[in-house]
Amino acid sequence: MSSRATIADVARLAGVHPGTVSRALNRKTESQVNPETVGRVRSAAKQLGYTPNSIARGLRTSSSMTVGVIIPDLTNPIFPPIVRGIDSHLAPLGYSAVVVNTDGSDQAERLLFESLVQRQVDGFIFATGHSGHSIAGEAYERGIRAVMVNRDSRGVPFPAAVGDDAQGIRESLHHLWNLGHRRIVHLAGPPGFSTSQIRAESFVSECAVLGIQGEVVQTAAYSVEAGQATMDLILERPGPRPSAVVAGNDLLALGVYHSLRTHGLRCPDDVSVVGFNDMPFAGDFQPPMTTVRAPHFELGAEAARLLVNQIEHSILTALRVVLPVELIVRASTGPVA
Amino acid sequence: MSSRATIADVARLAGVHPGTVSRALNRKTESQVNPETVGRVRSAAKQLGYTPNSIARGLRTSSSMTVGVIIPDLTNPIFPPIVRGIDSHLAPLGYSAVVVNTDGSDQAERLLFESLVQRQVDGFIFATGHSGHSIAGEAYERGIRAVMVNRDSRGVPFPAAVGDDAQGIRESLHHLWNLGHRRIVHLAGPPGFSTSQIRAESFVSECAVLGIQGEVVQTAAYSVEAGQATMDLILERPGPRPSAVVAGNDLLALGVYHSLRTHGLRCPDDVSVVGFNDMPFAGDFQPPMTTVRAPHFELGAEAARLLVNQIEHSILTALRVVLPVELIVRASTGPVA
DNA sequence: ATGAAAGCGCTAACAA
DNA sequence: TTGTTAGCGCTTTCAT
Repeated sequence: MSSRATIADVARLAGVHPGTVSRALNRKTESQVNPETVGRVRSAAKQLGYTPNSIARGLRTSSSMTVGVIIPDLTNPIFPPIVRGIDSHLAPLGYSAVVVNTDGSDQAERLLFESLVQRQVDGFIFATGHSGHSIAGEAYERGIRAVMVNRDSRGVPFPAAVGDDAQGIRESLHHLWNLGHRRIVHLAGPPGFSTSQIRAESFVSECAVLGIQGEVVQTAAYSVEAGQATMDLILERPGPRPSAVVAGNDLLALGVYHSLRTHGLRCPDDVSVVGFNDMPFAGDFQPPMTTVRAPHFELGAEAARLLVNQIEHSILTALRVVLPVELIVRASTGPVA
Repeated sequence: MSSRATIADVARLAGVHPGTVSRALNRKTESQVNPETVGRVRSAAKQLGYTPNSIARGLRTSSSMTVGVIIPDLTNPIFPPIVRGIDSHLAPLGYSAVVVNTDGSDQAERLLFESLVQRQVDGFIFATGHSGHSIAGEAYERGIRAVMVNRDSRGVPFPAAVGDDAQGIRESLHHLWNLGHRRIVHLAGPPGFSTSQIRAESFVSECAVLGIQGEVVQTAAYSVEAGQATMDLILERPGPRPSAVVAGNDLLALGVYHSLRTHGLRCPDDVSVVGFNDMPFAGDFQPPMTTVRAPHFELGAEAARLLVNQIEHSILTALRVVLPVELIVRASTGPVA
């Protein structure tokens, strides 16, 4: 395992002092050393196959060039694009990301957070924000640098990169309104998440604007199962059924598909459905899903940028970067029957 | 940022020598120190909120408790489960995974590999194996510990955890045979990957056994686009068309869906399709996809186990762990017309 | 422009 | 059982 040649070996071969080698090999200090010496050091390094030991450097500089990325679950399809977006910004700067999954457990998150602190990560990107998110608050008090991505934690003053949830819901509603829908239910995500809250709030206010008879029904989780269970309830209760549902995200929308199917109802003929996120392959579902595309990759990249600004320049660029979203109309929405 | 109290602070507070603190706080050496002292050290540590600096420890022990995971692309839906499987085995042991994406570029892979070596990772898990995989060969020669997951690199003697590709193809073919299909084409993955090769080979040999008129057509990539383009070619050439296609993976199968649709053909009425992997949401496609489920999570966990055995005990447990797969019959396959 | 020397925080071999 | 000492490989201040 590992790089064998050390800076001392290079120094010996180049006939200079180790300190000089260090200076010659670092961009920032290279100018302090004679160009000719730099050349000698470089070729000695190449000859020995020298590569710096970043652990040793990290100990000395107390920076690990590593950031911790805390997400609920990598197998939720919105996270891979976010993670890749993060990485796309970090990698060229020499940072690595260590991503860990909490599976929604605060306790797991706390453990993972502490273990990453021990590893001297230079900062955190949290995709786990929610209203009682004490870990973020704690991080802030300890002076640890961090940013939120996708969701934010109410009351925690870290910068955040989020999608324009309100706009997405507004566009969904306009689309549905144009198709003639006037009785619509919103399957809201579980409480405590900024995404759930903002989407539900803008659903309510936009329904009022458009004169739509809107109803908000809470789900227990952002999952297919929760979407199906909740929709089952809606379909099995007495009274007229909605002609359309605006789901809190694509997983919930998929659950709605399932529920509709088991009730012998067809989408969009009987009920139109709009999702949120435009997760990968949403266009391959049955029917292809009309949904709001959130720019997950860019959200990740933006979050990384915000974090690096904090780490390297102690700059808190913007408290909240809101990226635009776009309604993708496919086949799960149609004119009201 | 970061843990402020050092081992020296704890030593001072507990009235002992730093060396003793180190021993008291490490499981393996704890027995060498007086239980009463251990208690004193522990409470001093707690009082100061001491957490060990793992960079310093890493420098001293020349181990980073980190492993590098090299994959093509996290947004390919088979990788998140693999990564989570890896993590499920690693995390309890105190290891972290750093995952990087090559996007299929050998050059990118080499760069990422070197940067992880610099970071003193204790080993690698490669999900990027292919026939000319020089990086793995190089790693082996440098004495770097590694394992392959999902695919292996022909000729590189690292252990590998893979699915039983041959079994999967055999089951697909039996299923199709039972439905009456006798003219079947296999959309093979691109050359150079063990998965492509093994699947194609067992397709050919099993067709011979069953008396099926089988044909192998190569694709350019494991992607939806490549699947669609290749199927377009097949449908547009003269002569009878196959009644079924066995796709090299689910992405290719999805491409086949698209091609069928643009040609006004229906699945499974006109052409049956079988995928491979059972990627997330394969059951929600139109039609729900019949496919071979590969145990990706377990593959990841197994790979991690193999790697840790090498790292901690220099044991090369098994050269090749082959995990069973299972045909999941859904609605993309039906009786021949 | 370069050398000398100290030290980041920890562990481990040796001594007592 | 505990203290002493040295040093992992690097950067950086201070001299020169």
